[in-house]
Amino acid sequence: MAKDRKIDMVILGLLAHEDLTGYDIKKRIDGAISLFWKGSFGSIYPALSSMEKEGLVEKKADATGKRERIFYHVTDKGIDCLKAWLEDEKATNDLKYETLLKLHFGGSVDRATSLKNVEAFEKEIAEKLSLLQLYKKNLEPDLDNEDHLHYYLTVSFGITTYEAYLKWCEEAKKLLSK
Amino acid sequence: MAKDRKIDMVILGLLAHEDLTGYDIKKRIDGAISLFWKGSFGSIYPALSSMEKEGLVEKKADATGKRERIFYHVTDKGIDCLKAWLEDEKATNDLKYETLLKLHFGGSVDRATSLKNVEAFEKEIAEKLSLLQLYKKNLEPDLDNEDHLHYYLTVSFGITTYEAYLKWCEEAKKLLSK
DNA sequence: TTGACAATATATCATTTTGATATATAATGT
DNA sequence: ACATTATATATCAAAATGATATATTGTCAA
Repeated sequence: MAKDRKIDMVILGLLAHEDLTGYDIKKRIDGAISLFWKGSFGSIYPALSSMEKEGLVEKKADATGKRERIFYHVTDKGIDCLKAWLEDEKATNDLKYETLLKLHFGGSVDRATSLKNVEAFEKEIAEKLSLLQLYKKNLEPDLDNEDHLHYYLTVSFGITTYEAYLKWCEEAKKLLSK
Repeated sequence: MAKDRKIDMVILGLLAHEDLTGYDIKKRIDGAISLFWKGSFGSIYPALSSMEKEGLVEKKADATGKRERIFYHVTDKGIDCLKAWLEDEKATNDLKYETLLKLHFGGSVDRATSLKNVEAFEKEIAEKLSLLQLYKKNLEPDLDNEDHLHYYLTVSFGITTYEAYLKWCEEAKKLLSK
């Protein structure tokens, strides 16, 4: 199997805008990106090391000297790699929705249990949705900026789908309450 | 880290209805379940072995004798395990949408590239949606059956969200074409 | 002021999952 | 008769998760 480490693309995409430490990268992923991707320290740090060996990123000395902080900078080769990936239209889109899995097999337990599972999901989504609406409001005034336009599109994806989730929750609750 | 193998629950959920071979299980997962979960042979076969050792499933002799076929049957302990999982309302819902990742970082390339990525996504979703509508039609007449009702709910989830995806695709294409 | 707690920061590890490949038999179509 | 597809189990390297270890720095209240 050829190299197929998606976390590399996330890292390159982030480094394309600014030099970052592994810790910074994790924070970025846990922010707006968490809507459609995720990554852990256990994948980020090894990826940075291996990408450095491949010449896609380079270490930068820490100026402040306060504590250990390893900044990474993307190289020209790294940018080429990122662009090649962006221009390849094939993409794997996977969701792992444990809530739906529980619902699919819910015929074995009473409806109250399934109802509880739907309600927990609903609550989680409703909370995330209000956060997304805040993001959207911040991005909306500056859609002429090419980056902002693209961030806006992903936020708008989140809002559209989360609203659909909530609509479905209503239907599911109605059917399960009968 | 305690045992945290989600594939076990998929297998138990399927075996709760009928005895199946590993190969059968894979086919079931690739069917309706693929909408919200997936699993490979590389996880299914080892999980079956380990669950047999734990006493959650047991091997059944193959009656036909035609070729190697190992059927698995769920034990009472396995059913208890499945129910305990169903009754635990916490669930991790993760999506990994490479399309969205590409869009998020799309500010680095020209809009035609992002447009192409959206269109590829749209095509994929449109195809899956028509399949889901077929499933729905088959389930609709028999919602009094507890299992069918639950299958219907997951199919309906797929349809509602896929329709939202397509709506978003329209918006995205419009914004990127400006 | 000191003591507790949260945030910052890198790194590693066992476990799980993926996606590919190996191997072989049976069924189907041409 | 031949090729291809479907059935079936199994294994492997690579990738990802989630937890933990370790240590420093910042904050805030008793």
